Order: sequence, then structure tokens, then C-alpha cells
Amino acid sequence: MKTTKDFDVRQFLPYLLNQAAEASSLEFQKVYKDKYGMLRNEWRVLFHLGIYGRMTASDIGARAQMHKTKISRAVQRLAERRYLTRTRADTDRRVEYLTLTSAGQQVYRDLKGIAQDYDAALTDGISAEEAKMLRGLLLRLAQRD
Amino acid sequence: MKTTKDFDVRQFLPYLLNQAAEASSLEFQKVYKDKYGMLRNEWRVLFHLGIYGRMTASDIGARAQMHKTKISRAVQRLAERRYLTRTRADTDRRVEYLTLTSAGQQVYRDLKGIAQDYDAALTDGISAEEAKMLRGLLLRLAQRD
DNA sequence: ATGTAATAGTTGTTTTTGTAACTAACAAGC
DNA sequence: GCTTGTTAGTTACAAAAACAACTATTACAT
Repeated sequence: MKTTKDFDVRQFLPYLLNQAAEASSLEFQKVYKDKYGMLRNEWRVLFHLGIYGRMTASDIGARAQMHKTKISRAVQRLAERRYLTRTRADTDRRVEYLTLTSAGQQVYRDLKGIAQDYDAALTDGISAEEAKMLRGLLLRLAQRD
Repeated sequence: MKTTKDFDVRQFLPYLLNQAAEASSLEFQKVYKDKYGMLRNEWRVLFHLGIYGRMTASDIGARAQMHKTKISRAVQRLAERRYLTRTRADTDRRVEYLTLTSAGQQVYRDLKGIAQDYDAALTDGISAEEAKMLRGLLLRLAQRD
């Protein structure tokens, strides 16, 4: 399957994706880190709960493609900060329902707003069609495994 | 600047980029890790030297946007494996020129070939125009900071 | 020439992640 | 009911990354 035409590794998609992801995450990362002392995984768990409401750790893992240990630790820290509460399910006492507290919801709304502005800034020089196509392609790449 | 229209955080560019980057890196990561016992930073240093030939750690840092400690440690491990050699510059005895050994070049060529195939697989269901646009946009996002 | 700042790169320490092993609860077959 | 397997989530230990402090060398201003 190896083609003969030469290949520029600088154009290698995983590399470009990583570079773009790192560069574009930096500024926003500073926000949830400095303003709320949160890690990336915590922000991810938080916003999933913000979007979907009450859900279990496994649900989040399936949605966000995060490993359960990441979620476990993120949940622990979010619970310490009182951004969420955990309640055991009576039907199955292994599972734990996670819900944002009102403090957690406030943080979510704040960060979501900042994310929106930041996203707008990122897509500033890009046409709406391009941006839409970009998101679509990224979603496809993220889901293929 | 906050718009009123609601915003879906799942479409947040840094999030999509990270998801796509992680998913698309996994398979290739396995190659340089399992086949050559290399870390991502080592693969990055290696391919920069493969592309540009002799260069200093700072040069690599500027090109790859990598912090100098990452490079220092990557270079150390690559030198241990005899994939590169380090030579002090006479003109400025702080700087060190890094060059791939022939073993290093072989590894580079091998990984580059695999990367090429993998890239082709990733862009399989995507038109050439879309792929080109995607790379262009990623490059822009990577460079804006 | 000499003190101050800047640059190249390294090392040490602390956080964070990754991996695997673990506990607890449930499910299903016999 | 009791063994076997599966699922939810946690914990322990090892690997890696982040961050800050460090050495050595050069540059620059007075």
C-alpha cells in the first residue's frame, strides 16, 4: 500500500492535530486552571454533566471517550470542591449518579460562555462553511476507532 | 462580545481537536512505541532531524514548539539508543549540533513510510480538497499563538 | 575589564497520567 | 444456593509531563 510519492511528515495528520490542539487549548486551559483550579479532565466531566444533567461515570466515559480512572479522579476532585454530588442508585448499588450542584452549574455556565467567545476568536479568520466542515471532519476523525 | 445564541460545548474547537488528535494518534503511537521503544517527543525530535538534517535543540524547539526540557530528555534517550550524535559547536560552546546516525535515519525512513500509509488511511473517506483544506486550517490554528 | 543580562541546555522536584490490580455488586447458568 | 463471569468504580504503583531552579557560556554596556 506504500505509495512511491514522497511524503512530508510535517503534514502528517496526527502531528498537525496535536499541534493545533495544544496551541488552541492553551489559552482556555489557563481559564479553568487559574480561575477554578481545574484540570482538563475535570472540565470535561463538568461540561458533560452540564449538558446532559444527571449521569453516571460510565456514561461520561462512553460519551467523552475517557478512561474510567480519569473520570474517577476528576469526579473525586469535583466532589471535593462541591461542584457535584454523588448518589448511589437503589436499583444497582454499584452505580453512582453524578449531578452538578448549583455552584457547579454556575461554573459550567461561566466556562461555557468563555468557551463560546474563545471559539469565536479561534474561527475568526475562517468562513462559516470552512468552520463547519472543520468540525465535521474532526468529529469523524475523533470517532473513527 | 458574548453572543446570545446558545453554544454547544461539544462543538468547541479545542475539544474537538483534542479528541481527534488523541484518537488519531493512538495507532501510530503504538508503532514507534512498540517497535522502537520511543516516546512521542522522541519521534518528534527524530523526524525534525530527518527532515532538516543537522540542527540544534533550540532550532527543534522553535520548529516543533516544544519546550527545551522535553527536547533535552528526548535527545538524551535518542543518543543512548545511538539514533543521533551530539557535537559541540566551536564558535559557541553552549550549542550542540544534533545529527541522526545512519541507524537513526533508517528508523526515520521506516516510521515516515508507516506514517504515510497511516495518513492515507485516515484521510480515506475524505476528498483530496477537504484533506488539503483540513491541513491548512490545522496549520493556521497551530501557528496562531 | 567587569558587572549584568541573555542564551543553550540540564537537572531536580512536583503533578499528572497510564496501567494493572483490586473491591463490591450484580447476573446467569447449573 | 453457589460457582463463574461481568460491570462499576477505586486504588496503588510506575511512567511521563510540567515547572522551576540550576550550570555554563556568551553578549553587551559601562
